[in-house]
Amino acid sequence: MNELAAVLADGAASSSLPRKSSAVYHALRRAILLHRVAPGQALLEQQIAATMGCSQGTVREALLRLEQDGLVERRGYRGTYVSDTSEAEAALMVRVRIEIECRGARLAAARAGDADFLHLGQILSRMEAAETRRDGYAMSELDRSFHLAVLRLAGLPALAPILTRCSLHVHRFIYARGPQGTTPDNRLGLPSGAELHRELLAVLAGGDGEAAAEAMRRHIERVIESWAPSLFSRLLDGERSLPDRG
Amino acid sequence: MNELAAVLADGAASSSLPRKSSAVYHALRRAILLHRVAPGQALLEQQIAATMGCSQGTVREALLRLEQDGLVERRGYRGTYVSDTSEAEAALMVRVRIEIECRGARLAAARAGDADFLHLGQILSRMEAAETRRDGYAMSELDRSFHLAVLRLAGLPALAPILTRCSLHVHRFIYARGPQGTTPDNRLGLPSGAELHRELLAVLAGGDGEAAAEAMRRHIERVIESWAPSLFSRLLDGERSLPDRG
DNA sequence: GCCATTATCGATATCGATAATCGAAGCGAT
DNA sequence: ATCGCTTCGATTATCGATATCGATAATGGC
Repeated sequence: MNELAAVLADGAASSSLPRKSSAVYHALRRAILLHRVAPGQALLEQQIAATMGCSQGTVREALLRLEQDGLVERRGYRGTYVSDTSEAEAALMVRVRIEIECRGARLAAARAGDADFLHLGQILSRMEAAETRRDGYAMSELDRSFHLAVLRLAGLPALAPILTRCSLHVHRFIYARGPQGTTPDNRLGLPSGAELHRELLAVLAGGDGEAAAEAMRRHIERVIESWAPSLFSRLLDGERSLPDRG
Repeated sequence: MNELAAVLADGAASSSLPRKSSAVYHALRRAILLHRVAPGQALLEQQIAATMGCSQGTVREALLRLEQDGLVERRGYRGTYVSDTSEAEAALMVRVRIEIECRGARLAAARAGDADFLHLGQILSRMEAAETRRDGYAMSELDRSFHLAVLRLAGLPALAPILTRCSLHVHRFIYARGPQGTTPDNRLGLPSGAELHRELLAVLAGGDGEAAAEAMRRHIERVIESWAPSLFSRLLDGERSLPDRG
């Protein structure tokens, strides 16, 4: 499909990663997150290999990583298909994010040093640059990087892939069905950019674990509330209906 | 390493799956879960390929799946290594499981039909058979299958890989450091087998969503409490220290 | 003796070709 | 017209060989 070829070439231009499979992975991930390819669409290994100028096995590795991220679904011998999103799943993933990231923020605030916070600040600098040039996709990537970096500081590496998966799903859902058709390129006016993250980083650097966890929770909720109000309201519904400890 | 070869041959005997990469995957997963290979140990693609009688690329696919499960860590060009577990991560993963599975149980109770509950019952029948023949590993596999099947009934497929990952990590942690060195083969005396699952299934089949969520929470907590008391107490600590909604 | 450079080695990453598998189209018998 | 069987096209799965990478040991100049 020529359309897919153009989309992939677009994504590949920006990523000059050493491993070819990574280049394919990032190009496909970008195309899926930006809804350049629709849920249900087939991603054929050979076709992508021809488009990206690599071998089928290399594409396969990229597709396996995308499956790990929950962005595609592989059906043996029958093809790989872009997966779908649902609000119910997105809401639950936000709850998982809060569970993981609040704990992560508490530990990170207690454990991290100046060099670590400097690194987080650098991510936010790049996010500000992306905001200036109105590059919404880069902002979303840097948002994921920032939250992942905080979790890494907490010393919980096994949770990182789960956070990645939830972040990707939630971002993709928001891009698909945010307010007035929010897309990565038109959501820049919302109060969800680098500034909110700067505030969060300040609390983290303060070193108070409880405050950090609370700030992380409010951060996530504010972003969800502004980007996807219906998702946010569903989030609150669930909060009430979970059974308390007996 | 001949030891590894023997371990893999042991695991491969029981799995006659159509895809070779699946056979390799299950053999390796079994070896890791049973701690037949220690955290930090290298898993070399070529060596495993020779052991399992397949090609390097086939082993690679299995290793990529294991990485997705969080059981191994791949370092580009330098090898694949068995990952480690920590109590902090295991505790957080239990919390994630509760978050996901309580919601899943509520939805499953509301949505599932007789045929679905029959299928769950079949899983438990196999679990009882495994308990009779004292096959602890099969029991742990069927436990994961059961919980995963409940989540599938809830219609939240995107959460399934997260649950899988958390279940595997928690199981592995428990096998490594449970009470008096609990292993899959000596924990059979604990009240954690098919009987507890039968009780849970009865509540699910009752159709009351709230009751199902509550039962699922108690089920998970009871199992953790009996298998890994220190993990359970850490779980309660965390429960208190998370900030409430402002 | 020490540092930068280079050769070597173990291992993964990639490739091109072949085999295995699935689903649908074709086809004949009833 | 329909059912069951076969064939076929499309796609993944697997293989064996080669290219590439990163760390370490060897080398040479100073």
